[in-house]
Amino acid sequence: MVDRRRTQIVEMACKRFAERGFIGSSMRDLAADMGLEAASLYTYIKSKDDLLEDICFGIGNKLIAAIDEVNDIYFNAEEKLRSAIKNHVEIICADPEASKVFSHEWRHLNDAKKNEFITLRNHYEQGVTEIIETGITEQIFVEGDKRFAVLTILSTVNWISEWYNPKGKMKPNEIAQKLADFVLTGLKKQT
Amino acid sequence: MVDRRRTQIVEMACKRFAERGFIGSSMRDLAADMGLEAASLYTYIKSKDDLLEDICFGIGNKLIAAIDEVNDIYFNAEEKLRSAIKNHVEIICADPEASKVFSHEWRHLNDAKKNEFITLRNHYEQGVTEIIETGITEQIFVEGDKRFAVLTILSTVNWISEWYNPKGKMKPNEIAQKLADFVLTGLKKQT
DNA sequence: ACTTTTGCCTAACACTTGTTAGGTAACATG
DNA sequence: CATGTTACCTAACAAGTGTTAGGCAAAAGT
Repeated sequence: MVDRRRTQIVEMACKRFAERGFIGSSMRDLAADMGLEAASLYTYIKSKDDLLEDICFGIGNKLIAAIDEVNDIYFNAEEKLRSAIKNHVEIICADPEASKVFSHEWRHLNDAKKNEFITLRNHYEQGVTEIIETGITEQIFVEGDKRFAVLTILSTVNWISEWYNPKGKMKPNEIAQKLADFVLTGLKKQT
Repeated sequence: MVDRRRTQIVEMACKRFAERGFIGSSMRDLAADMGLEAASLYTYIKSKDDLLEDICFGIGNKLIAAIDEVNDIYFNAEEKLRSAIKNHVEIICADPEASKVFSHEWRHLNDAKKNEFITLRNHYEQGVTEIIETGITEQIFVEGDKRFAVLTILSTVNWISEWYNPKGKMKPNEIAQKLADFVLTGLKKQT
């Protein structure tokens, strides 16, 4: 039951961190949200930093697992890219608040964890890069600046947490499909 | 000469806000960067909030001026979109730190200024939407979810400040061109 | 009935926060 | 030389920060 309470606290922290940022959220405010006093939070968590780590690596590890899986199973590059986008979008949409924290608040991790986080992010970036490389080798993607393509794709998926509304009519798999179409074929009509 | 000093302070604040966030940056740290005591900053600025407003609306107003200009002068939709992207990329690359603050720290504006900011951002979004609409009317862009296209385009331009390095080899106009190509024609080879 | 555990509390510590008041040395202007 | 201005300073304020120590009532276990 301690774990259950801890989870509730992490979820509430997520909400606050997404709204007001890690530093902008005080333990007293967070406690008030939970109907507790600040000191009582420490029965369940080690420190404020702990909360941030939990959230950042929670999302991070899911993303890593997803990209590794896509690159393990063989598909052609287009299928790989579509799967990767689909997984990414679904992870973000399943918890847009945690994803916001993942995107914006990781820099407030302590030095050790920040390095770990950057390594993780590079690993993910590398996973996406491999997909692009596969596509160029298979001659189905245009040759060009790989890194630029990767950054651009990642920007579109990461930005989703800024506007996604779980109560809106656009569902995650629809978003993933549209995004994949966009990334693959662009805005221009094929004539 | 007061103005000159003020500008230096705003520029330094920009750097700190971009690195550590608005709330994560203390006036004492900022003052130390300037070789001053915290209290001395108040000779040049009204408040800490003042600094954030200056930075956010500095970038915001430039973006608005740029999109309005593009929509005023007549081009076909593709030219309009390319110009808009070029302007946006150039504004961001001219001051990536201020752009980071613009993207991430606006939520810490006070309520009045935050509303003003959101209005400004909606205005910009509307400007981009008009370009997409023009393209659909001219039958050169694929019909589809306009809002989705706009958000996706904005995500790619806004993300540039996260990775752009003024000392790197990729120059703003090159970035703008690649990005416009990407947005227009996507990753897939035309066959 | 007695003990242990749970789940929270109050109080406090040491420190940092934005900001104001008032002063002072160096310099410019008359 | 006298005056005003510039450009900074020190000191202080009231409030808020994360976190620890120690306590206490209710519930659970025996």
